[in-house]
Amino acid sequence: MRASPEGPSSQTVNALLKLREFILGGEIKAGERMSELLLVERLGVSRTPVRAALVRLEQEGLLRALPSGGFVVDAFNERDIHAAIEIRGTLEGLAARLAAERGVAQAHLEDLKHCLAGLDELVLESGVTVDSFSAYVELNEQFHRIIVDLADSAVLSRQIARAVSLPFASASAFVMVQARLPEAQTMFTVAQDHHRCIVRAIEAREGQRAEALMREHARLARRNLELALGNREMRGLVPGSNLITFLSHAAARN
Amino acid sequence: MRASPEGPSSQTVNALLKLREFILGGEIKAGERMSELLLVERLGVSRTPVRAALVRLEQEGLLRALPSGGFVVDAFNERDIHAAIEIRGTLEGLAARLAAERGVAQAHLEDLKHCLAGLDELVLESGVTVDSFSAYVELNEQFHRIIVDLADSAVLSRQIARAVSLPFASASAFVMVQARLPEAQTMFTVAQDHHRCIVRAIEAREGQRAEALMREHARLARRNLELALGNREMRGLVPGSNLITFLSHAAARN
DNA sequence: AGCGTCAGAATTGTATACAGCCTAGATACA
DNA sequence: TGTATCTAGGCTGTATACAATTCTGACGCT
Repeated sequence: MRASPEGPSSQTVNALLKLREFILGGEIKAGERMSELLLVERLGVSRTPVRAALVRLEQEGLLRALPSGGFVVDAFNERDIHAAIEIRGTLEGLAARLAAERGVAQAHLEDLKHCLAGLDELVLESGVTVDSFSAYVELNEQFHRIIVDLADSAVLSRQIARAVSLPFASASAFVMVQARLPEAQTMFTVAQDHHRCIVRAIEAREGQRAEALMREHARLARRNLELALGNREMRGLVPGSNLITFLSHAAARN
Repeated sequence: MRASPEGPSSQTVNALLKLREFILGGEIKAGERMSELLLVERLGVSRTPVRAALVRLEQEGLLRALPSGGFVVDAFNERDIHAAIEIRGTLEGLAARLAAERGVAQAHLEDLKHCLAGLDELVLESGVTVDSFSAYVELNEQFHRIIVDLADSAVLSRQIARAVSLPFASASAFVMVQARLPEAQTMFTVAQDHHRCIVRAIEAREGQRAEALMREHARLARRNLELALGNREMRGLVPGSNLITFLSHAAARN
């Protein structure tokens, strides 16, 4: 009873994907309790895979376990997003530093430069348009993935994977916002210069510099967030915005 | 059928504790597969709580999920320990910086200073003896816990909790080793000076300094590790040493 | 001798029944 | 009218039976 003709192979994965979609799509709101029996009805699978998926979503940080049992959808505020961004920048910075200090094989460096060239073409030549948007996201995530891989540490990879599992913490979380800002071209240009300098720093084994650049690079996300908070429409472009209680912008300091 | 008169309230927690003990105690070796039915026999609970415990242990990093299903006990090497220590230092450093930059309430600062005074008494006056050993570990962990709390971020707290869930990554992982080194008194003195300076930096809102100190503080663990690798006996004092494949010391460079 | 294929066994994934706990609602009392 | 207690319903924790897959080993073929 495991495999279906098409679609996810296991019921647990099936439930996990659907539940994540429900939560991120706003069908299940923040603070709401995840009743297992209700989810069984909505998902069409039994309680066992539902429970497995709930545990996984808790570890992702989307759910919070109640002391009395069961789970509720977790809520986040602006400070949580700041923290998540800083955590990502800090850990990716650590990865970049370790890669630089340890030195990386030429072949791996070529992969990174190839990725960089692809981004160059998009950002500098054609510009990031609506069409090339998903291509940018793809390349950007690939770039960050390679950096993490270059650190060559399973322990660190796992930690970073967990850090970016929050929807608004990933490297491309605010790209959608960034593209619609008046400063879009500037932001993309600066981000790409970060990329370029990070590669150079790693190649030159300048660990401290690679780390600092990676941190500053992550803070672009924070700037995008703050620029987005002005427009009410732009908030909807932030991944997982359903889970976020936006404070009034003036009051949200630090 | 939930609560027993004494002992852990749930079978899942029960299984979790016992399994962790088995793995860390070496009753189940690294690389070994965790057969659910076997564990059912050894633990005296049914498969459901066993499975729940296995998933949790995977998230802790002690187990690794096989693509074909099931789990094996994960193995670590010296580089993994280095990475885990750097991750802890980096994240605790972030916590210290955030606390410093944001500023902390006087009451919370008092808790920290109280903890510091307790450590002072142990380290400077009486010295860390076998008797006062567990008291030191207790206070040391309390100190680190307070720093994390001062950052006042649930997202960061969770991330750090995950980072220190690996047995050899916690703040007190190498204290047992440290106490038996010839340089013991020096190490404890330096560590305590780190503590003191970190408190001052946070109080003075010197974020950068607090962060750098916290990182350097974590690196004491690495020095302890390297000092311990000489003696074969001392290796046994490293928590989770069963999971670690010690390379020959000369070959183990970064 | 080596490799591919096929059956059996072991193991995990899934569904479901049962038992105990938490909570909300109602009722009785002050 | 407010509060405390009790009761019923729903919910989660646990156990277990069943289904499907993966792995192991042997057999047969080339």
